Amino acid sequence: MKTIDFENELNAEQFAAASAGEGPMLILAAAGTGKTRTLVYRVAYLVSQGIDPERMLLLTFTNRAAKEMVERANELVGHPAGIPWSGTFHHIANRILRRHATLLDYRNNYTIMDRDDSRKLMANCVKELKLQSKEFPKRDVLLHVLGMATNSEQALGDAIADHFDDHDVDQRAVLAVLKLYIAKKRELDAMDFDDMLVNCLKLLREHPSVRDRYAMQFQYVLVDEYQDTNRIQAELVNLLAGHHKNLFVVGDDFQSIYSWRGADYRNIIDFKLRYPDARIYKLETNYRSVPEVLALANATVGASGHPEEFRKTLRATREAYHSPTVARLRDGEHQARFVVDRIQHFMREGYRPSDMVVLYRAHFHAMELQLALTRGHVPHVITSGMRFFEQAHIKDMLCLLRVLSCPEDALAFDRLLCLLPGVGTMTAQKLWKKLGNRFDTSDPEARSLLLNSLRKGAQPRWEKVDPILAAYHDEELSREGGTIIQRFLDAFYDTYAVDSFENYDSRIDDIRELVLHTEKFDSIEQCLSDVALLTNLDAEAENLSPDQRNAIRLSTVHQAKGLEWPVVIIIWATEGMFPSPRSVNESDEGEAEERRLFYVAATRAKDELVLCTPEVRRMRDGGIMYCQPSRFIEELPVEVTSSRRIGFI
DNA sequence: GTTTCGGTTCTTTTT
DNA sequence: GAACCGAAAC
Repeated sequence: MKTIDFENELNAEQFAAASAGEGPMLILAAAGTGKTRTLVYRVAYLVSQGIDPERMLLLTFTNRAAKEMVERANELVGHPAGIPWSGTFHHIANRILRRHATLLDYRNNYTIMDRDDSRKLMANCVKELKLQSKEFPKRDVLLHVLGMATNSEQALGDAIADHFDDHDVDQRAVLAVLKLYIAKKRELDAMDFDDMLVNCLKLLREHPSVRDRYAMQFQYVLVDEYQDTNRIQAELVNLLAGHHKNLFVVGDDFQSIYSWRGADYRNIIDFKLRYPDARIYKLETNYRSVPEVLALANATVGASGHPEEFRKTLRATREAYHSPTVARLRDGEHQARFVVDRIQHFMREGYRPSDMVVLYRAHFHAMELQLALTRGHVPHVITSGMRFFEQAHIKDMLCLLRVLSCPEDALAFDRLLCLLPGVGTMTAQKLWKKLGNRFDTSDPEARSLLLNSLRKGAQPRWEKVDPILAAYHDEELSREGGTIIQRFLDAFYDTYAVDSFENYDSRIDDIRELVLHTEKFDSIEQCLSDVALLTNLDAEAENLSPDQRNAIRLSTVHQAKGLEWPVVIIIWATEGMFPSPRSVNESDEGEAEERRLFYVAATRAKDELVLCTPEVRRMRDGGIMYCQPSRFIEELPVEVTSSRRIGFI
């Protein structure tokens, strides 16, 4: 093992935190102050102290962050130790639950519902109670309310009352729907994302022997991005670190941007209350950005009325450069041309395409720009709104694997059957009942019953699929997810895809990609469980092709969290776009969060920061709408930016 | 009673 | 693009 000169390789603030002894610790790390570095060195420090990596728990926001952290720590330590217990909250919760789910009356191979599954199920509930009407809240709203209740441990009725306030909504009907949804989920033996956390917490609370086992095991618990944890997650952390109490949490309350998902930056503020002996370390020395970018960031914090004691003032270490630019543009079209022009300008100055990013509040803000970049032959990658594993064709493949590995998976059965012509949800549900609420693909009788029950038009198509089901059991393909998918594609899906998708080619490419991905796993179960928790970012980061690696990145601000680029261009920094009107309408808290989002966006920049504010929005009905620059620009002191009105290019 | 298809409307942020 | 709704087609 390498010896590391911790004191020399870190600054004083970072060193103090990384080498601290035992007990609860809160690291308040402002943007670009080496937060990840500190965490990595902390891990390395613990390893150098002889702590067994098996006895550490490293919770991060994304799988990518966990991976990066472990890789960097390994490099530092000089041998591949790995931290076996590292990953997202959902990952860890899932891992614990898979072992003990029966204690909560779930099967150990419970199914994980993704967003799509949840939405379908919710729609069913509304239908079943005959509540569909224009007036009744949409299923996304219903899911949101349920999510808020779950994540903040609020009673359903209260959450409903909070959300609908004095609006004219039948709250009792809403309650009935949500209860039905919960019951159905239970019946399906399925957990959605929130359930995994809630149930893990429940498990630890109600089963002391399980809790003690993990609390004893995890001698050191480290949490990244603590400001984005919700109540459930914070409580999970408390229990898991409950025995040794060596809890090391890192976060920046001013970068809390997930309150709509129940995240509560007060977890940071209240940390000291929960752990009165907690030590607090502040990291304020910024290594990332030029002082002018930091001046803007500090001004944004200054305009916010954020609690004084948690305020961090970013101290610059880099030399003076020049101010961020505010570009006043005519409209979206003009903005797109301007961005292309700026990109070319920066490339002439020596920046590579991968040094640059375009950030925006919502995915659809980037549409015009995508066109312009394509027309101008500027290489670019988009961290798309649609995740790889949520796309229809990928889910179609996965549902076959689900049906094979779990006879009780009604949702997967439904999806698979609906691929057949003339079969819809209704038919699928009837067949499911007829089969006895389970479809055991290893049972030849069940298979032939299904085949014979199908209507004429669907039978010949299913005859192509049936042999694959048989082969799965006969040829013992339970490890060969890729082979199954390949056969399914050849025998059935290829024809289906040609008829259904205009972008047939790229979808087939995706499926090939999926086949490759499945080969990394030992079993289909493991693969499915893993895939359900992966995000597009995690999948994409691994599979970037060389030309994608050398491309401009387009991303939402949320997805850019934790990353940095020499050149950052923010588009649609106008009222009505950023801040998002929906958030601002809701409450003051909404505006505060949008401001934090703006801060996150700005602090991604190392050298160049360009803020674009078009003056006109072209609406889809052909009308035009005048927009003011974003309030987050207007509230800045004049000297912080250099403003320019751009004419036609 | 179901399914499918075509027209219409609206896009927040994610594990 | 995709989700929703209504009406035609099975």
